[in-house]
Amino acid sequence: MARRTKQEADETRVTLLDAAEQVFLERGVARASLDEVARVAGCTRGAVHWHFRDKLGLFLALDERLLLLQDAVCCRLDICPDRPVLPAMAETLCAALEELENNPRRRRLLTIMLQRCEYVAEMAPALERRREADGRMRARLAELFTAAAARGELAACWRPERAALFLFALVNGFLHEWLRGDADFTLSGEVCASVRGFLGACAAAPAGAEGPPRC
Amino acid sequence: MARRTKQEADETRVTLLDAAEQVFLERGVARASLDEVARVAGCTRGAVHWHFRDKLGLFLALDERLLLLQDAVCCRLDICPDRPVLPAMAETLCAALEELENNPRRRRLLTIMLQRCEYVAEMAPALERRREADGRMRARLAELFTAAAARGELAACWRPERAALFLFALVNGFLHEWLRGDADFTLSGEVCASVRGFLGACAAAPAGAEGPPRC
DNA sequence: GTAAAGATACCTTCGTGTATGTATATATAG
DNA sequence: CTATATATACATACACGAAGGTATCTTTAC
Repeated sequence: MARRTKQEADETRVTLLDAAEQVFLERGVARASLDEVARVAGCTRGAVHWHFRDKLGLFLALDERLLLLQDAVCCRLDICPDRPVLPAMAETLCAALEELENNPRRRRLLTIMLQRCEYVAEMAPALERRREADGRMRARLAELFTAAAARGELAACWRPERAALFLFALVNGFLHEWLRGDADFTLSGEVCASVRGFLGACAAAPAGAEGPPRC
Repeated sequence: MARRTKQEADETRVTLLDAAEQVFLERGVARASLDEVARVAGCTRGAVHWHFRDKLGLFLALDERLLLLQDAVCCRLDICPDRPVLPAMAETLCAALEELENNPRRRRLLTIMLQRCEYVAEMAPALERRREADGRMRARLAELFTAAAARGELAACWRPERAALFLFALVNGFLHEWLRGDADFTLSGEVCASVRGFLGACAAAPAGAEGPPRC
């Protein structure tokens, strides 16, 4: 009813977020009603409005769940002095893809953000956060490619920013297709193979028989 | 006013579609009201409901506009007996990308379908059509890669279906990023270069020094 | 006691569906 | 060639529910 302990209140908040995750996924963000979110969470709209300002606030709180996970991947993309950069990068990315494949919550969150949300004017704050998160990811990838280039581990025909953009678009394209639900491929299979393939292909050839831009 | 001539009625229909294109883009499909669509078109909801069953009907009619354009590209992806397949493919795709870049209507339509629409249960027919259209495109690409392989124009490490999926994901990933609006790249520039680069890279090497799966 | 944590109630706004009104184009009969 | 009938192409009006915001209770921890 009311004034549970602080801990119970936090649990209510989590329950509401879980419910929002489910309802947003099923109905889409725009069509979802706060009342249904509340009912699924086993409480009323009063609780929703207590914990979150409005629907956008609820959505942004959900978005943070995903951002934390995404930035965690970003942090794991680091440079190990004694290992070649690109293969390490491939392993980190593939590990993240496998984690996504096996973590239903993560998949649901990504589905909501990419396919259950119309990024119009009222959702501007959400769009901005997505933009920044993707910007950070691309920047991180570019840093790694730059480091690889500095070490002579990147084929000369690839400029680091280009390679980062290429890889980013490739993975995102796969993700969009995969999230649609009836994909005839898996993240741990075809997608990881493609990522490894690309990073292998744009690695500097040991012997330098460089033809026209083959990559 | 009523019972205009058949031609005038058709013009009204087109005007409504144009209005829907604008309103859906601005407000998103879910939040858009049929009344606003009608007002933008300079008529009332009566006209909307006369020409289209409901909002989904209107949306599907809009979708057809894009499908026609998309399938046109599909058709242009054909096999010319006296030219290598992959370079021809690259040119067709790049031409389509440039057309998209220079055709605002096309861009608006694609933005609506990819970023202003929540594909939930009620939108199932729309989702199905998107799926089929994308399926046709992927199948067409796969056919071309298969033909290239049969002619010995595809590097052995690439299976045709894999190559088609890779290319499809790559382009779609670029498109999603580009449609978001603040892209730091262009379709005619970086994206076309990437498409050409990939198709060049997976072409069979003239001399057969095939190492580990470098592609 | 008081403030946190929600429940309940009320109001308002908006959007849709449908029903009905209406004027005109077009077909058809004579 | 008219006159009439009918289907077409909308406009208008109404009823209805859904959803959100806000204000006001209620309970309970501290």
